[in-house]
Amino acid sequence: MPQNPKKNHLLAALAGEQWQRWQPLLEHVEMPLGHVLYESGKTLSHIYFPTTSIVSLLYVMENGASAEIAVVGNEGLVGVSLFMGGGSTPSRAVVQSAGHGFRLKAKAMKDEFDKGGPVLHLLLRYTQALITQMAQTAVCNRHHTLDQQLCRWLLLSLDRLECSELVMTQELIANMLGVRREGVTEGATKLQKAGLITYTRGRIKVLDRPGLEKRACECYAVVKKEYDRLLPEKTAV
Amino acid sequence: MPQNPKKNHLLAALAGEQWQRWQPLLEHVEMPLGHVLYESGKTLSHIYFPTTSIVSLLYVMENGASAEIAVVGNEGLVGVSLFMGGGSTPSRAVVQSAGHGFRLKAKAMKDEFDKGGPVLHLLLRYTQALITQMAQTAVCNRHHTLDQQLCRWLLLSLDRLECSELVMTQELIANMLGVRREGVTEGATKLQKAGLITYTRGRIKVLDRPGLEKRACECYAVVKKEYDRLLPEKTAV
DNA sequence: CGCGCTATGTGCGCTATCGCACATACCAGC
DNA sequence: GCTGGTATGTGCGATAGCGCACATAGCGCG
Repeated sequence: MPQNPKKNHLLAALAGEQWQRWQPLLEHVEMPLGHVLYESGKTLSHIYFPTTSIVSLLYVMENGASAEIAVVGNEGLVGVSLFMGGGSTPSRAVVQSAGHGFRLKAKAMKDEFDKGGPVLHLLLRYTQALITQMAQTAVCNRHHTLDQQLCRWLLLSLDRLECSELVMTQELIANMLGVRREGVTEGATKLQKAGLITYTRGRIKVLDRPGLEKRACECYAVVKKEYDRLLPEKTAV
Repeated sequence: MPQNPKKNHLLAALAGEQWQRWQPLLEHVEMPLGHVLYESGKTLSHIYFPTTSIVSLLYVMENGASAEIAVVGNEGLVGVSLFMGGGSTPSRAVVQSAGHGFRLKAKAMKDEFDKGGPVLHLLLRYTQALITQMAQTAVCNRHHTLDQQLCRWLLLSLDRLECSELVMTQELIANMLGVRREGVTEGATKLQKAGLITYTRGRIKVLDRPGLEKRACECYAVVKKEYDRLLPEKTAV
């Protein structure tokens, strides 16, 4: 196996028979930039566990404009609607930062979920964390400035990667935040001038994380705290 | 019993033994305007099923500004974090339109949920619908005008009541939408001039529903469709 | 009937962001 | 090392919504 599934925190939390059952069913997948894991309204065939990639859940409006609803990385999974019962959502899942992950067939996942044991509770707790992120995104979109949101977004993405460098054009970030590309340029320029980040053509390197946290709105902290509370990283199920 | 629990669609969907078990445990509650069902971060003691009231889930920021994350009425329940596993959320649940409802002790609900039968699936499907509403709120906050959001909000509220009149000041609406009260005044004035609504001191009567739908952004329709899909109103579990 | 409170209406300057246009700069490939 | 394409920087008028100040109007209560 070219990658270790245990790099995904949810998979890492599995133990004993659950892990025994799942491990052989996990399929390693490459997740290239821009790859659409699932399309709005389409029934999902797999559930995805990113390890080194980041996936954005985003809604694309009728006029083509878009907005990110939540971001998923090695802390979570893509496809909660599979076990929540709907089988689809009105949003799209797009790979925002290329990398790897694992996937599991819908049926295998459902079977395990319906056994109702610790896996069910783990997945539901993750879903609640995701709900918090969505709720906070709504609040943030309403009340906070582009600069604050940019900081929040960088931090959220950073938390879901292993390194401090994001491969990501400003254009892409603008799509996620649902703002103009120029707005991101301005915000990023400020951050660069303040010595918090450096970037060159699609590569953003974070130099001063605490500085970013200081500039971000409260939304980042609220979400982080809730993820930490609901998904204790080291606790096996 | 002063009110019929079956006015709540989720309770109405219960049948057979589930209903037999729950019915005696349901406690009728009055839900006066402004009543806080649960506070941000506090562990919930009950799960609430509104019948004739509307409850807003809202996030209150450090500076006191607020924004609605989702709205719950007779189609749903308040307190999903109880069965999702967290037991609390960073948001507050406030009665936005006075009325009645029923509640159930946390333990009773959990016991039933952990049995893993149809109740579990019903509650999870409802939660997915709620997720859709939150996601769409995020999108709407990002991209749509105050006027469009006002229409969406009126329609969502209307769907969760039995009548076409909302008892609700513009100030309150502004709090929910996270905008200025004056902005709501302007929007409402336009709608009144267009003959879609009439209102007087805290009472809004909808005259032309299709007209409102036309002015609302796509968000309303997306959410409505998803609720209809996930929660078929007439199907008993 | 009149008083006071709360709800609603309106005006005005301010700011963030938009939409558009275009300038510059970096990188890849010939 | 030149060139084309993508990524980034910058300017400018337009506008939606904000914050504030204050005017008006409906309703309850003595």
